[in-house]
Amino acid sequence: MKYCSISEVSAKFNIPESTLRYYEKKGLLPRIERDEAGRRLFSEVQMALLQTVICLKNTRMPIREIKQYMDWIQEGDATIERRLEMMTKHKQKVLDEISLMTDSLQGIDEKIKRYTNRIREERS
Amino acid sequence: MKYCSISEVSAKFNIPESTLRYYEKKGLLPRIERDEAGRRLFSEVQMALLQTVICLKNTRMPIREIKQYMDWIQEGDATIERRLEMMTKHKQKVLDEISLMTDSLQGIDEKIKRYTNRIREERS
DNA sequence: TGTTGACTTAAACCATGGTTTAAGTCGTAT
DNA sequence: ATACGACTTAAACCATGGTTTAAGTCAACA
Repeated sequence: MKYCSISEVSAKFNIPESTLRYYEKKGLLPRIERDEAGRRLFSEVQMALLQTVICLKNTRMPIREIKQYMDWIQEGDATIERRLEMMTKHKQKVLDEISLMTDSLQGIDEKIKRYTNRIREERS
Repeated sequence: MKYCSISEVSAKFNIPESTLRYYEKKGLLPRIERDEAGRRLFSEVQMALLQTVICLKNTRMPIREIKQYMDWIQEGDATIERRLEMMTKHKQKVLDEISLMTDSLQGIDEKIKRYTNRIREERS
């Protein structure tokens, strides 16, 4: 089993060390193992969990909610239904968010076209 | 020309009055006209500008940048190229953001499938 | 005339999500 | 031996984007 130091994890996932420590403190990552000197050792499992945290953050799930989800993972199979419900609802929120952004992009595209035309006309 | 009070605009755009005042103070809306009693009167033009602010906010443009854009609109035609450049760059950021969310949705979908299967098996 | 209700302001307050700082502990290369 | 670099902690600090509060003004209705 390979372990990574915080600097390696930071480089690998492109996340500041301070943020990794902050995530652990906030409970987004289960208690990370330590070496004899107290330094964090990230196992493969913990890096997989970090990948999940990143996925949820990319879709803008708030930290409190991510913590709840990670807590449920630690609790084991008894929480699977709650996790399914959370992910299903979250997925819908993300789809709604993507729709809103996609719709709003049309307003931006209009401006781009308008400005492009105005500049073209001006040059003629 | 029809004017709207702040409460009407708040209802129409579903934005708290406090937020509308905050936007004006931050310079996202040009100085709103007032009646004799000092109350805000939103003209059609200002509501169109507000719609633009909302569009940019929906796509997560930061307030400072929206302010810059609105300032350029007030400055007139001399700023059209800068506005075009800003909108073009912003559009790309929004597309990148949508891609990231869309990709991350796959991780969420996997979890949903896994949990769904586990629950189905458990019931059998 | 006086009391609502809708508005005004400046300033204080709040939540979120980190980042930075200060002080200290190791392990190792010189 | 010591000095350096990588790490540790708790606590302070910061930016962003509002929201809330307190104190006051005004119009209209009873």
